[in-house]
Amino acid sequence: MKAYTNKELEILIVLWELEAASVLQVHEALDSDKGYTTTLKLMQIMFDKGLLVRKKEGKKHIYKANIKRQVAQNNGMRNMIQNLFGGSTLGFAQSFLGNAKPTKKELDAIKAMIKQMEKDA
Amino acid sequence: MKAYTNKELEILIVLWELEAASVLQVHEALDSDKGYTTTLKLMQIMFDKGLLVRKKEGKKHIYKANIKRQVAQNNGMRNMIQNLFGGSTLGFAQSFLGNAKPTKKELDAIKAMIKQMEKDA
DNA sequence: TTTCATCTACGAATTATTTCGTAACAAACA
DNA sequence: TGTTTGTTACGAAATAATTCGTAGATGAAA
Repeated sequence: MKAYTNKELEILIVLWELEAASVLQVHEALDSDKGYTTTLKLMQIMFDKGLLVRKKEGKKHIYKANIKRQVAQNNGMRNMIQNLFGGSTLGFAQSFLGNAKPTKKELDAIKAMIKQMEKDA
Repeated sequence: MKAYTNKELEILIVLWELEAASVLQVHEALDSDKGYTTTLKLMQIMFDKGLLVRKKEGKKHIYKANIKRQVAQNNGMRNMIQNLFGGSTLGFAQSFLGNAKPTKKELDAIKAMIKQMEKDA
C-alpha cells in the first residue's frame, strides 16, 4: 500500500467522510490553524503520489481518496498487532475490549460475528 | 503520553522485549543497516525526552523504557479506533476478526473475555 | 473587454527526524 | 604509565515533512 504521513492521513480521513471535496472544503473540515495553501500543497503532493485522484470542475479541483478506507484500516490493524502487540492476538483483543468499552448491544454483535466465523471455518 | 517517532517506537519495542539493554544490544537487536552511533544518538534523544531511563554500569549505560508497553498499546488502540475507524467499535471489531484470523483456541479465549466483561458490567 | 474574486502552481523557508563523523573519556591491561 | 578498546557526547550534515508567500491562471460579473 502507498505510504502516507500523519497529516496526509488526516486528509484521507476527511475525504473518506466527504467522499469528494475541493481543497477549500477539506481545509475547512480540518479546522486547523495552518494556512490554506498548506492544505493545497499537501493535497497536490498526495495527488502526485497517487493517494488522491481529482477532476477539474470549473476552475477548481474536486478530489477523492484513491485508497479505500477499509484497506487502510486493515493495514493499520495488521501493523499494530504485529508491532505494538508482537503478534499477540489475545493481547490485542484484551486491549480492544478494555479500550473500546463496547456496549451490551455491541458485545452481542461481536458475539454474532464470532459465531459466524466459527461456522465459516 | 509522551510522543515518539517511528524509529523511537522500534527502540521501545526492543526494550520492552529485552527489559534492560545497552546501546549495543539494542543496535544489534534492531539489525538495521544504519551505523551504531545512529542508534546511540536516538537513545540519547529518547533519554532527554524522558522516554528512556538509564543507569551507568562500568563505562556503559543500561537503558530501560520509561513507558509501559500496555500504556502505549492502549493509546495506540484508542487512537486507531478514533481516527481510522471514526469511533466505530463494530467496524473495528470486524476488521480485527478479519485480519487477526484468530484460531479456534483464541476465539474461545475471546469469548471468555466477553463473558467476563458482561459479568462485571 | 476589463475587473474582481478564486484557485492553482510552485519555489523556497522552516521545522522535524535521521544519520554519521570525530573527539574525548573510561576501564582494562601490557 | 601509556596503549588499546569500547563507549559516550555532540555538532552538524542529510533527508523528510510541513508551511507559506507570491505569481499567474481561470471564470464570472460589470
